[in-house]
Amino acid sequence: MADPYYITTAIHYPNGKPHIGHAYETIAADVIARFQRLMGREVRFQTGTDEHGLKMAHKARDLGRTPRELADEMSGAFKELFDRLDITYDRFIRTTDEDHHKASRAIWQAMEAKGDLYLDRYEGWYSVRDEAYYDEKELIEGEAGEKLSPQGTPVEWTEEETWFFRLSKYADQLVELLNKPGFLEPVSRRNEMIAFIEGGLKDLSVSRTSFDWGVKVPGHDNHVMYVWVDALTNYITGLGYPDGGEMWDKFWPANLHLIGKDIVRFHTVYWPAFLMSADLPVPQKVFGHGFLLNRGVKESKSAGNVTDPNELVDLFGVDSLRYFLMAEVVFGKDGSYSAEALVNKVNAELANSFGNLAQRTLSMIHKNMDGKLEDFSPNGEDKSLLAIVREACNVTLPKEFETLNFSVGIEAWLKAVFACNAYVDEQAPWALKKTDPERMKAVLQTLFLAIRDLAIAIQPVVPTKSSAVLDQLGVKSDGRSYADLSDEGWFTALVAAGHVIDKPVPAFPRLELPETEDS
RNA sequence: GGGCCCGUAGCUCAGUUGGUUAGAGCUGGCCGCUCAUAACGGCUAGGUCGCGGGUUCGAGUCCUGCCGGGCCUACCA
Repeated sequence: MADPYYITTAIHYPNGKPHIGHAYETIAADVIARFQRLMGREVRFQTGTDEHGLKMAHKARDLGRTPRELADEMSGAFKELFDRLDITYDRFIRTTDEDHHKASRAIWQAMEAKGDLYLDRYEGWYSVRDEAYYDEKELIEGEAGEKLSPQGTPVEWTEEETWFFRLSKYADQLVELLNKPGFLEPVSRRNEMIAFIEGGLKDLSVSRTSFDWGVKVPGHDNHVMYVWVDALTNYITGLGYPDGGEMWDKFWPANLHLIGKDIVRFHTVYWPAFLMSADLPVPQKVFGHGFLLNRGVKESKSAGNVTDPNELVDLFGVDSLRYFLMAEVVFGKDGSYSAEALVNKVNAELANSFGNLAQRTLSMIHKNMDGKLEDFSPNGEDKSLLAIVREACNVTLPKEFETLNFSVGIEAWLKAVFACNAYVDEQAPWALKKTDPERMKAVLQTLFLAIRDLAIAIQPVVPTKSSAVLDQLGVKSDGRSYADLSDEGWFTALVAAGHVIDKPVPAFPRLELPETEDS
């Protein structure tokens, strides 16, 4: 199968339960994965959890458990959530997986063989939370006079032997890479990264001796790798690195690393540098999406406004959540969400506009045509509507999804839905029923064709609901790709098969805002 | 401290390289329809385009200062 497509999400740090941001990123990746499959590409989609590091070790210690126990439980919570969200990952990777340790050691050895790793000694202030070292001068004073990092996180004095990576050696190549159109999006991030590099790169400390929860450095068992070295490596672990093989040949370099805007630097500076050092190709694109705000405010434990994605799924269903996040938020920018906004948007666009369009149409076909379809000749108005729908479904939406402009693509789709509803009103098939039954049939079946296109187009976003619609229409499960939109023969085949439309069931019932919703 | 972004109708936002009456969706109001999930369609709501200057025949769209919000980065006190 031609045209492979490899997409990854960041692997999530499971020192707590998954929050809305994890759901958002992974849903977006899944929409892309499903979209590319419908476009006929062979997709490999990987997500997972990043389980090493001092933060995990500390968290486990605080809970009186082993890091592994904590990792197992939390990673499980992530996997469970992603399964509920209908995420079609091909691999859920865990950095504690045996093959991942092997891959991490291999890339380490490749960098070492290149002469890019050297052992040195480090003394200074270290912030566990930031996983970073700070200069004495950078520190600020806390309320109680304690020393804090510039970010306000606690720091502790550390003296250790550590491995360094010759990051500065790759500065020129990295700038060149960052200037490559399409490598880093949104482009607004590009200047920041270039400025960071041109401000002078320091060699990167890439190992720790102060704890042992991580991947051991080859030949130096007292060192574990800096979490980012092993975390980033997950992207190639999942393809069989270092052994190579069919999957490796087919899918590396990745088409897209989808990540949050906060970790753009790790993915567009450190990661490419590691790969260059190991003589491996760099990823084709890194996209840093925005954050979701809860009514415009950042969620945090201290603010007590953390949303459990599972709760949203319980209340509103998976597809509603998926639709809202992809349609409401301009991809790449921060977005705001609330239960009210979700209910309003989903009810207006999915239930009232699209769902009801399908319901009223199928209901009329069921009642007035005994559910039977027949060949017909569309007139000018019918053709005009179908052209609008086809344009939105087969041209605009795919074009926008290809460039990750989901909200724009969905908007075009919605415009086509509006056109269908306006068409129903103009044609008034309920009146034609008495005056011109043949014409009524043509109108209803024109709508039938339109709904099929619309349902096919929106599948990546609302996979379960759209397939429910397509099932009711009688569209074969192997006739639902974007290529099938251009198939002119499917309706005739459906008629010939004698398909009968049953009494329809609303695919997108209206949502209700729970009473418990406060403020 | 340096660099960058944002602030457009009640809400969420579009606004190409500056050019006739500044747009969309939601909400509100009015009218129509009754097939449908009390859903649909049409009309409408008249906003100093954050504030003050400037360039220009003409600026939301360029320059500058200020206010407010955000981001990246930095060893000066």
